[in-house]
Amino acid sequence: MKKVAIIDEEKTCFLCKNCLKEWIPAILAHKKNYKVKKGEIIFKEGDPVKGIFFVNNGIVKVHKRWGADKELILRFASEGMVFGHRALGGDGVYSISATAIQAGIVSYVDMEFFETTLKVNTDFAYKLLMFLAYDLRVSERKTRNVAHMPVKGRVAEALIMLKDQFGLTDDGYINIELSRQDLASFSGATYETVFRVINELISENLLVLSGKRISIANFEKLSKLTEDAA
Amino acid sequence: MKKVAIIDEEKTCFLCKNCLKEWIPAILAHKKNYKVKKGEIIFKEGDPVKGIFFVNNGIVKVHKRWGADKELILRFASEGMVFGHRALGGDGVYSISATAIQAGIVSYVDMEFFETTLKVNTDFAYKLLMFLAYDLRVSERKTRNVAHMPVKGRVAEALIMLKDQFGLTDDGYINIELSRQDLASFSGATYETVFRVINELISENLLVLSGKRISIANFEKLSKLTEDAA
DNA sequence: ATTTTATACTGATTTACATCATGATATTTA
DNA sequence: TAAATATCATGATGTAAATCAGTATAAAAT
Repeated sequence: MKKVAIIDEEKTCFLCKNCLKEWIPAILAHKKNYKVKKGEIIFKEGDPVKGIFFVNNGIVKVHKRWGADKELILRFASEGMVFGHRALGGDGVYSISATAIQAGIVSYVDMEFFETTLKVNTDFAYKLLMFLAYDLRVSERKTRNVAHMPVKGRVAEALIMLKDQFGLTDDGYINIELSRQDLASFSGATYETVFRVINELISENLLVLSGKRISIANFEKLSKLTEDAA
Repeated sequence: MKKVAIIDEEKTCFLCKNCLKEWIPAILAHKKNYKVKKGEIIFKEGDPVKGIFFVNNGIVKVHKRWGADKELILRFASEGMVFGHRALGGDGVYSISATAIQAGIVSYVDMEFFETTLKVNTDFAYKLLMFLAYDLRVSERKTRNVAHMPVKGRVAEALIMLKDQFGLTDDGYINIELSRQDLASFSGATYETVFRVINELISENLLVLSGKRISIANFEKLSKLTEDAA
């Protein structure tokens, strides 16, 4: 990670936008910005906690591994989003890994400063609390899905989530460049199974492909796959 | 749920213990206490949010279902713990269900009062923030486990978590009366599979049974099952 | 006390999904 | 621009865990 300067920092910075304006100089004094390239690891699970990170631009995957070669992507952090905040009040090591999947710029402030920020900016703390409660709802839904929902439904849900977070290109494709392996890891399944499921969804006219890009052709039906029967 | 009065309320109440003492009269004025019996449903996923709940005594399971008959237990709330807090900043319906598995007394305050409490008691909000971050780490670990860890490891981890939360009886058994079905739902597997796995663990001398009660005979080896090879 | 209902137990069978194997395209690096 | 390395594609095979199908036992309700 290479240190860089950002222009117009107050406008793009997650902390600046959500804290008291009197606190901004303190933020700018503590914040460090880094350029990350595609595939670059920002931190790994087990690493000592440096601080809390923010995405200025680019996309970061938050993931957790099992064994040598099994990983699960928990979420994607994109422009304006925070990551690494699960380390709050923890045991001093990251419980998850963070890896850039699109080159960009990330910032971080050390844990101590972040904790002070929370104590000084009670409104920000309140907002973060709401955000964590939301994160928890998403996480618990995912746990339930991986436990009981078939892969087809999980892939459908993954695609809908990606569409919601990254939107569509002009020609209607989900606006993220994601490897099939990452889509599989995000769905909690293997590459091969996800590959087959996508083919099924295409032959059922729920999806359309254009190279790696995916377009949702029938949102209604795709969405129905994420609902249970009961 | 039958409304009841609790004696010595300030001593046992989660809110009273964590808020400004000046705020305690407000809490007592808003808090409602209910007696729940074993098996009683406190709220179901999809129900409109009433408020945030606390366990005075007894045990409450927090769970989420899929289809007609598949459920996953996310956590157990016991004495002094909060539940229903995932509803914070949500869409007004519970994302999870809460059911008493041991009779006891639960309290609740309505959402509006809870939100005011958070704004007035910034220390409490900070503590809750740390708690939510912890919840998130646990939840994401569970997601990873269900996705990649074999059932044997998940059962081992479930038993260790139960031991940590509920402790041991005098004769060394995990101090919770839990149906096999609930243990299975907590492990994210079926009754039959968990049953077989437990038998395996017994024949490997990692567990000892006494009726429904379970004792961990070899913590080291059991713990090893929850670690990955890499 | 006796019917009803829930929980526990266990073998046989099925299946969804992972794993393995192998070739074809891309994409990156030298 | 060639060599090396990812990513993509697809069939064949294996297996962990779910489902199914019963009996047994315990707890609740009448």
